[in-house]
Amino acid sequence: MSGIQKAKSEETQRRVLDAAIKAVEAGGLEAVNIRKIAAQAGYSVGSVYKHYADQDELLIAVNTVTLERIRTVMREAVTEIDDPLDQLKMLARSYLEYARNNRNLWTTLFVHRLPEGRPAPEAHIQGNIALLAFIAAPLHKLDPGFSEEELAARTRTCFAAVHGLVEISLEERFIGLSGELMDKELMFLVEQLAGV
Amino acid sequence: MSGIQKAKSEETQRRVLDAAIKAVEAGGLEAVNIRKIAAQAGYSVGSVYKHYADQDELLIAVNTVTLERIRTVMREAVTEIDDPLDQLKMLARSYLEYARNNRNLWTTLFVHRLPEGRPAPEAHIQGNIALLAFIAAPLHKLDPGFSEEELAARTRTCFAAVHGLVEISLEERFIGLSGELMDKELMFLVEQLAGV
DNA sequence: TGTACATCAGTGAACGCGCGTTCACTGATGTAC
DNA sequence: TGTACATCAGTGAACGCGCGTTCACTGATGTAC
Repeated sequence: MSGIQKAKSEETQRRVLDAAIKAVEAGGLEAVNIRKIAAQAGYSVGSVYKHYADQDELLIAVNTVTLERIRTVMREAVTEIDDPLDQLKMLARSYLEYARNNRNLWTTLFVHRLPEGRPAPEAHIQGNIALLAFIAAPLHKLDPGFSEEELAARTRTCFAAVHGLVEISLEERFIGLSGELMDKELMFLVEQLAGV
Repeated sequence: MSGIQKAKSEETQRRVLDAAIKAVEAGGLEAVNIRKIAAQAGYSVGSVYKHYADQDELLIAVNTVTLERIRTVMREAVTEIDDPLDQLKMLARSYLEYARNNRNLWTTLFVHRLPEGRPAPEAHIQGNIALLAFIAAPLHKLDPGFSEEELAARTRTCFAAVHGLVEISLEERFIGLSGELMDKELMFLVEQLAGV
């Protein structure tokens, strides 16, 4: 039976990842510190490197989890909604809500850069595509006349515009918008993007 | 005459700042290295600290220059244009163009974070307000019925949405939009934001 | 079932390095008389 | 105009520290016979 070693190994990997996620949640990318993460997980430094080649690989794992969570949140946002405009509104709201509730995880998703020449992991590329697909579907319903290229471009535009609003709304320097006014602006943006 | 010392000092400060700008232009925030900047400017490390308290202060100076340049570009974009929608379009275009031509400087403006507790410099706050004012003016013309609060919120929304589109368009992971299609999307966004 | 060896998970001290920052020092400029 | 002292710009070796990463080692688990 080779089960015991495998199980131990998997548990360690999971606990290290959990500790890394907690570290990012607590202090963002800059709070990531292999020694602290190892201690938090209950292992020594060397063990981290038995499961992750280096710090970047560990952060990629963290960001992959974040992307999955956002995907889940957005998927749930559109189930049981038929109207495409309502779908877009709920997608935007759920995105803002996730960012607000998970500020550091969300920020790290965009702040963490791989060194030049190192390709983005497949999981991230797929994750991004999946998010865009949620937006593309209602957009296509609203305007079935779009060519594939136009729809892809418009989808990116919608994501980028909402993303920008969410991003700025989380910056201290732009604070001053109450939650209510923020929602009003977000809904205005989505309606305009939907071409209503 | 105390002029010689003063002139020398000012020249040194200017040359150090120029070197820092060049470093950021070349490699972004991560390329900033006091030793290299001092060498590039033609001085020793110690001299840098005679004019800037620390690295953050130097980066603040770099970002202040960047903000001034963006302000200039946007100011020139709207002169000799009367139509408010055209003004908004040109503002968005000039912002995109600046970001594209000065990618690292532009990125550093948003990536550089001061340590907690250190307040943002007055020049940056004023710079941000100035940029928003360029947007607020045509928006107000388009809809004079806005309350002050609504106008401020809408101005931020417009900036944030365009900023988001510009940001995403500069990311490698989202490359694939030709310049022409990008301009089409940007103009669509501005028109919708303007409520046309 | 038992023995001998191989393989694996985990350890943690030590390495190495980059890099921001300091500080005692030098020579030039400014000032007081 | 000259002298003595103060102040300033600039120097660069050295400090200090954080922190990612390595590696020889230990004990547990797995395998072959």
